[in-house]
Amino acid sequence: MAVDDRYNFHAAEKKWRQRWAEEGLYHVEADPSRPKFYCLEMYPYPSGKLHMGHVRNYSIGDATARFHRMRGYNVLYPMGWDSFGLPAENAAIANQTHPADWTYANIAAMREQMQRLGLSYDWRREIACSHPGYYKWTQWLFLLLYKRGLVERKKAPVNWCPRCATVLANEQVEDGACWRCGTPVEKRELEQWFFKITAYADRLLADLDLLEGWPERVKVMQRNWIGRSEGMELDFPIAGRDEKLTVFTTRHDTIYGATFMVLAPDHPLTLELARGTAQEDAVRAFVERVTRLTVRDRAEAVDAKEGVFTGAYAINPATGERIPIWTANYVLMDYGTGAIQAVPAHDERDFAFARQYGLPVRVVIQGEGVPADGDRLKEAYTGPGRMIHSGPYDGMDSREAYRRMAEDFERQGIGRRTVNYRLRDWLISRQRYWGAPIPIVYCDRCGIVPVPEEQLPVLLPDDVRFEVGASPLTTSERFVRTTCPSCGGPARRETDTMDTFVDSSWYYYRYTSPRDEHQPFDREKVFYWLPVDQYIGGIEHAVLHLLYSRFITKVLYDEGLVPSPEPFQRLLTQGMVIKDGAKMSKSKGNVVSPEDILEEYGADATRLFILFAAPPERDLEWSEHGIEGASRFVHRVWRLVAGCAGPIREAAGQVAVAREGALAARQGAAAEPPAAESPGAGSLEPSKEGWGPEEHALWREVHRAIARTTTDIAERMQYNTAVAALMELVNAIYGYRDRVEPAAQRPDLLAAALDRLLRMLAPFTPYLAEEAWDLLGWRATRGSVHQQPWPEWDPAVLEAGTVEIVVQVNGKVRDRLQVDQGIGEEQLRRLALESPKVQDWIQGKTVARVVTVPGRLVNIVVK
RNA sequence: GCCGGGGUGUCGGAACCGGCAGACGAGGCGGACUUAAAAUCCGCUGGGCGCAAGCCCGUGUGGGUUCGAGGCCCACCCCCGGCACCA
Repeated sequence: MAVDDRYNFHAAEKKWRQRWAEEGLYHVEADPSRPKFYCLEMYPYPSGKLHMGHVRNYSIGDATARFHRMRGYNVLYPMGWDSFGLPAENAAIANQTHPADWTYANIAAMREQMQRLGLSYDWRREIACSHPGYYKWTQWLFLLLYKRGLVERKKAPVNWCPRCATVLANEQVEDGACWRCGTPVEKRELEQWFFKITAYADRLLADLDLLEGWPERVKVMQRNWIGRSEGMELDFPIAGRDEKLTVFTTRHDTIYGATFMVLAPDHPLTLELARGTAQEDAVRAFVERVTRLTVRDRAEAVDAKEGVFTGAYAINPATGERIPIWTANYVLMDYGTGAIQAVPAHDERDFAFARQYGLPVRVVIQGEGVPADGDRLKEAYTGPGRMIHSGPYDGMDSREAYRRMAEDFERQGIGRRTVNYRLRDWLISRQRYWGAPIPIVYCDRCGIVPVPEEQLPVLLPDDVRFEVGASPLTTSERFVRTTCPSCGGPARRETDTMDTFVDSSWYYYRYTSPRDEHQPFDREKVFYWLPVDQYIGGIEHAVLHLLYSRFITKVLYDEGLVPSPEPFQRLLTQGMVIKDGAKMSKSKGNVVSPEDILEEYGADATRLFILFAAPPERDLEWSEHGIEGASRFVHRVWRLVAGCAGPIREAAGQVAVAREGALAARQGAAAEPPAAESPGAGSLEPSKEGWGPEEHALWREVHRAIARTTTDIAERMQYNTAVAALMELVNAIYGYRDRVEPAAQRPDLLAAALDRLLRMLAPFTPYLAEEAWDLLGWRATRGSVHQQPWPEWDPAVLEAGTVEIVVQVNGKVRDRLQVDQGIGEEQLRRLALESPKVQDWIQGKTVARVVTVPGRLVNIVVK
């Protein structure tokens, strides 16, 4: 067996990885004279090891970056680390080390794995959000928002994770549990720092329409999350008091049917209203019971609605009636005003509650089949209809009444039109150590004082104690005690750090000038590189990171610091890597380690399999057989190139010698530039002299593969079909070698075919492509395969020769014809009708119609 | 309940704008090479009927539009994901 027969991926990976680094092959600088392409993957948390999801993410990204580079774009393709966060702190507690030690060791290990994968990052631009050089600017960002009035310290019901011993943003609660550790969260009334993302709710919603390159489902999820709803705030005077109870409703047209009101148990007036009434004890007991529940238990308890009468009454401003005020578990404090008008006839929840507690039901909108008598109503009616029991609006269509009543109520001062959002302000303070300290100082004399920009960064101290449950920064006297930047007197530092999602909401700007010590990013560079052209990451950030980043970008845009109101032009949410139908996880024991796979099959086969096995957006089932297939293909390409290398090099030598001879004869024996084309100068063109059908057919296959691969990647990011096209090309070249006598094979044609093949393989299997390119002698003469232009296809080659035309009779295939591509429609129709097979089918029948589709088919309709 | 995505061979998946259903890969079967095995190279591989040429059926179900439907329209079933007493 020849030495060359198997591609030695271990040796090739080692060699090229080093050479590429030495040559700075992937270094990039802003260059306004060239079109840019910013390709970005969501930077990872440095957990210590890559998992298959990472490998998939970066294989897609690297192929995208490499493809665009070859297409002539100046490509920014950087990598960094989301290196703040709780796991490092937990590891510190467990191992009695510093979070930084654990974090930076993990980064080193993961960087090594990424480099092994052959990812073409410009490593000079690497960032980690836990470096003071980075978090200084995260603190700057906080101050910018502060300056713009977008930071607020307020007391509010917030989510508390008892396990992580910190508060969480709304977006970080999944199904009532902490997104990181799965512990059910509790509601607590705490004073915390918020970013006013709700001030941008409308723009975050409206600008979703600008994002044509985003998957529909991500936009829908954001729309749902923002949850805009138009309605009215209505004021209900409280009987016997000088106060009003304000509710939010989208159905002010049903106000005449409001027969009671409901307050959230944690509404500030709930206990207040009950005080001194016979209901006081019952209300107190109820409120205490409900508010003690975890968020999840409370949500579940709501399936059975429960409530108590507060003992107080309000006046329905439309009817003037006294209606009872209740409190119930189905009304939430953190939506609207925490109070509702209950209209049991026209709201399912109110209906269920009213029936359960025997409260009156009054129909005010009559749809088809809806009884006028509320007692006979079987279920709430939420549709439109004719107004009844509604004073001056009786008889009106409810949609008309909806408009009139809004105007009338505003004029009468009963209420006003308003818009409500589900979106809450972004709670950014965390009672944790391993994050960017919030740059705030508390002074007894001056109150809350932001740390001036010149004093940044507020550094994390080293003398803290890591204990389960405690907020570590409070244990560092040196950190807490400070002087007031405003009056110079003694003051205390804020001991909370920022949510790590603040770090990741702006990191893509930092890559453009990662070492800048004077500003978060260089304006000129940001205006050149941004927005990100292609962003790639998991769907789990559909709301979290992607919403926060859009918000922060809009703030920076308003400040004039960045060129666009949206950060990410196109978004690809890649599917999960699963095994045996389930997400890989330790508990299921179905984890496949990238390390082992890289060792056994190499980077090229791993990348190829992952790109080939499924379209990027869909989940990918890991398959042992599948990666073996990819590995087979890698070796198959290698054998093909190795088998052709001899004749190709020999023929090239003759050509070079001949060219040199001709030049020497013309110019004398002067020093010659190498016979090679300059790097990146283009393609090898075969001489078509004396070509037979085999040669023409192969050449057509080459161009067909280029056309398919190019559109699959550029227009659809369908890497699986692009790879399939390359496999077909390889099969075609093997077929040529198999069918044509070795002596008759055309080395220049084979060289031209391999030239295209290797360049197209370069984004997928970078090591193999470079090794094979080098074996053919082209690296010496033309430079790295990764610096070549992407191949072009010639439509003339594709259109030359014959095509197979399908002939149908009444839509069923009855014959196939080989015809010239340029054949006229009239002639094609004649050939089809003359076909003996077709004749058998149309004999004795009348041809009603003949449909011809050029290049594809003829359909003869007979009766 | 609402919203989004999907249902195609034994499996992963192709079929781009309504034009040959099943590309490519995996698995299976067969052949060549080999003392043999592996590796490699070549071929076959949706179902049914037929000696064969070939014919019929076939993209979750039922209907429709069309010369022609996996892709469009209507009704429904199932799977995955998101949101959910949001007033």
